[in-house]
Amino acid sequence: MTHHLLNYATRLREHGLRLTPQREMILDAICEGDGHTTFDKIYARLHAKAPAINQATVYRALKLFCDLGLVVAADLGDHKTVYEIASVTPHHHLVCRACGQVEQIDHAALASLFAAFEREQRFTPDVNHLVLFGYCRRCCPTRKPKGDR
Amino acid sequence: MTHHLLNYATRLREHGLRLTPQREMILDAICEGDGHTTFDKIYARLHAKAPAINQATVYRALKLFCDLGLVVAADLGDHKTVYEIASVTPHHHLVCRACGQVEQIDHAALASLFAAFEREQRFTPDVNHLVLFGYCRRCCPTRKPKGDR
DNA sequence: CTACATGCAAAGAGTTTGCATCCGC
DNA sequence: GCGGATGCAAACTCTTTGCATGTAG
Repeated sequence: MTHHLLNYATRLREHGLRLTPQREMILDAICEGDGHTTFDKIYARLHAKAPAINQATVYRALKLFCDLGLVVAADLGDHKTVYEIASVTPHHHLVCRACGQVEQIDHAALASLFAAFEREQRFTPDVNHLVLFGYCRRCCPTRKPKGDR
Repeated sequence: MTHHLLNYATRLREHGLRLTPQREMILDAICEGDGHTTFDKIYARLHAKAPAINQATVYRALKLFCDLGLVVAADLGDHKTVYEIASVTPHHHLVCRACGQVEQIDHAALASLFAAFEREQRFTPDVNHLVLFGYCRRCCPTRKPKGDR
């Protein structure tokens, strides 16, 4: 989940844009932790290193990176948007409504479902970043793990 | 997609709450149209009938109804939350990222996938209101289903 | 040196809250 | 009549924007 500055500098310059120290730090901050990061975490990390950095700069950079496809944003609902470096391995997120924890799942787990949607609903789901809400193994409230279903 | 006022009055009173004219009208407004409604539409409908009604009242009522399980809220991303009367027939939404149109799909279409998630990921997805983003048949950008309408 | 980027502050949207008044039960 | 509900306005959060200054290329 590492970014390569040289690539990013190139990608930016292709569009007449620049790789500034702030943008470098923003990319770093997105990479820290488990790979998907909220605005607040990003800003907090940045602010710890460079107190002068401004929220507007971070918002502008994130939007820019998303537009260029360098970063992927996923809306986890309830005003929680997570950002991560665009990866070559598509995956999706399972968000627990109880504890808020986010698990990642590989796209392969959904591939057959997606194929069925395209056949039957004529709808092409996002391959890049799907979000499923529900309850994780620890929080599952209604269902007893027993012999259910 | 009709609500039954008597039932709602009962459900509210069970919790020491009241069915006011405003709440009745809010339930009516949720039902109008295709069944899933945004805050703005709800408020506009109410305001047309009863100009004195206040946004805060609507927000409070919607939150209350959701907490009681009378209404279901689905976050369609980008600050668009839709509300609908909690139904006995669970279904989900396909949201087109291009044209914004929302299609409903029956829960049965996802049942086997959900079962697989529970088996393999030990994760229980929301049965009530899932949102899948993607591209509908008219907007599908990457794929050319050549015989397509 | 020029155009893009930043910091700052103010403006905007969307939503929540405190409080006096009102009204369902 | 009591306790919950409403309307109003202010507060609050999150995000965007205008503008002068700074700086990457």
